[in-house]
Amino acid sequence: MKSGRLVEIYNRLYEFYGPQGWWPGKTRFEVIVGAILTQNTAWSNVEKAIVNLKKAKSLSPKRIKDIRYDSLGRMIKPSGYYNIKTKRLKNFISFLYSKYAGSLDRLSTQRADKLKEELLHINGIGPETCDSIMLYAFKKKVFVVDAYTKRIFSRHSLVKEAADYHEVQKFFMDNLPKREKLYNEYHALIVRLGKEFCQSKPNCKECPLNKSSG
DNA sequence: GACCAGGCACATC
DNA sequence: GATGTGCATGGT
Repeated sequence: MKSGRLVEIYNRLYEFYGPQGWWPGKTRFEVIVGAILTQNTAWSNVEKAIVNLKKAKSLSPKRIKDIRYDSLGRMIKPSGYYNIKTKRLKNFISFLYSKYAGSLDRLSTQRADKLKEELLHINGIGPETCDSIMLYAFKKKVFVVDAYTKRIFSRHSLVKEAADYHEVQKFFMDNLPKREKLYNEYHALIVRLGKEFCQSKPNCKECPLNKSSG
């Protein structure tokens, strides 16, 4: 399906909301931690966990490596699922130390396809978390698909409701210019739109995608 | 009190 | 290969 619609929708969202300045995290490591903690979780809860980690000066690979499971669990508790997320953070760190001596700089020199393969082999990192890390921590050209993307674009009949992650991703990447900055902004705009119009109080009349242009 | 959030792994059929 | 379920907190 060829679709200039995707560019059109992007332009409309960008005009409506402006740049989103993603990812909401300063360092590369903070992006990675946030990507894991935000799995099926509201970002406001993730922020509390990140604040706890920062207060304890624990937002670094070495500190996460050395910290005890129970104490890491206490710090990230506000982000929910804290037992499995503790394991997932530790899993990423074990990978980073066993293959890259704990260095994100070394990891960042990997080619995109190799990076993707390795991230997906880490227990607790699935397609979305992997692609979020690739795009927002390592600036690789991959389009991130999430629940909002599927919901919004299937509602507008651009993707099938039952389409899986890779189908949706392929649709976007086949029909958009392959630019990291565009992928970055588009996903952020979709999340912004989803939060405001597809959550507790959907108001489709006010949605920028439904307003007539002009 | 019910329902949901920027998923993922695992069990079961 | 498809479908169901556990994981947990905090906001509406």
